[in-house]
Amino acid sequence: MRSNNKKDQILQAALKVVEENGANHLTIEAVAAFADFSKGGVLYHFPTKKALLSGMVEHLILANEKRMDALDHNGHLLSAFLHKENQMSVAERRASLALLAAAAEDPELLTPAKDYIKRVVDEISQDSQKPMEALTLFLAGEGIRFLDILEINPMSSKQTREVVEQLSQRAEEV
Amino acid sequence: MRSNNKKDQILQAALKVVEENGANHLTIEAVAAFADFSKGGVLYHFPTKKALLSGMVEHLILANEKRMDALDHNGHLLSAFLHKENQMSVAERRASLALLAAAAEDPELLTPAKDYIKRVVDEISQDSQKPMEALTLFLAGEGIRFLDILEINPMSSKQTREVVEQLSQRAEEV
DNA sequence: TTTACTATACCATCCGGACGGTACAGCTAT
DNA sequence: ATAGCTGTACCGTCCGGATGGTATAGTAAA
Repeated sequence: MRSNNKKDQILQAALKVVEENGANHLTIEAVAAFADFSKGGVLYHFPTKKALLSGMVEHLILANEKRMDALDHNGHLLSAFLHKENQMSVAERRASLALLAAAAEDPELLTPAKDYIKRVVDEISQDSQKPMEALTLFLAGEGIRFLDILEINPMSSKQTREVVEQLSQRAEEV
Repeated sequence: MRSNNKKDQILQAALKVVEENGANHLTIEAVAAFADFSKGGVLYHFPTKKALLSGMVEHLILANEKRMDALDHNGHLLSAFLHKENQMSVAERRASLALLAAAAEDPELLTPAKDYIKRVVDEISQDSQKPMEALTLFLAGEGIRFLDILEINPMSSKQTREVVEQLSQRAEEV
């Protein structure tokens, strides 16, 4: 659909704004400027700021699911989950900034993300013979993701990739 | 110092505002209301909003260091780090919201936090015979912390405590 | 006298959102 | 065929309220 195309364009712009200005300074005007839209145009697609943030969160979840499905590790979820982290470009990983932006505006906007994570964690646990070990690896992956979001990851990107790779390998054995 | 007392009172109030209204809606006026100060009074101690946020981040770091020192696990840092997580009250754990608030306003405000984390990670790595294992446990702990900050932790608080306890025990063997 | 405030007033800016208008594509009844 | 209507996808402008920050006068304690 064409409309999806335009919406994506707006969501991309919103991410860029958050990236460059901080979640606090995500404004509809700034998004419009980045997306080459007028303010009214953005509001046509997302009638409120919260709707925009919801869209960002949903987009993030969908992108995650899609990527997971694409490299289904013969039904081994955790392995896929961790592997995906290393397959993503820097830009794609930055998409998680949507979580920060949404949380800053209204924590309730993260409800879909919470549900998604709960689903993933449940599946990972049931999928494994060593649920605790699997959970630990999952949490470590999330730790890296959040450190990256906040730009306080003390590891170099090379080092980070190596750690994730290790986690991913260990995931195949649980 | 008396001034530290008052400053703490303001910082506490700031945290509460973030907790109740979301990081985006942290305003000097709201902080003043919570702290039972006038707006001018808050601005007397923290001349700008950024100064306030810097104060929050610094306060978080200092509280962390203090707590770590208090339960020095015979020089075993990682163990202390994870153990501390379970010793903190819910209110104390919420202090990490300062990270969210600061990141939302301006990611650069997190520079001291980044330095602190880097220091911790370095020490943990050098402290251990299995640096990768230690790093994994550390990252898992951070994963939980961030999931809690964003209120998207799918585990119950009891379950969370159990997981952290396990991490903590494993930490003693690395 | 200095420190640590309170209270009030004010300003400039930003921002969300409403609104009126425009352009255009696709019906559809005559 | 064409006039008239409708829905979609915007643009540009405007308004009211929130907010960060300044200024100033006054107070109370140490």
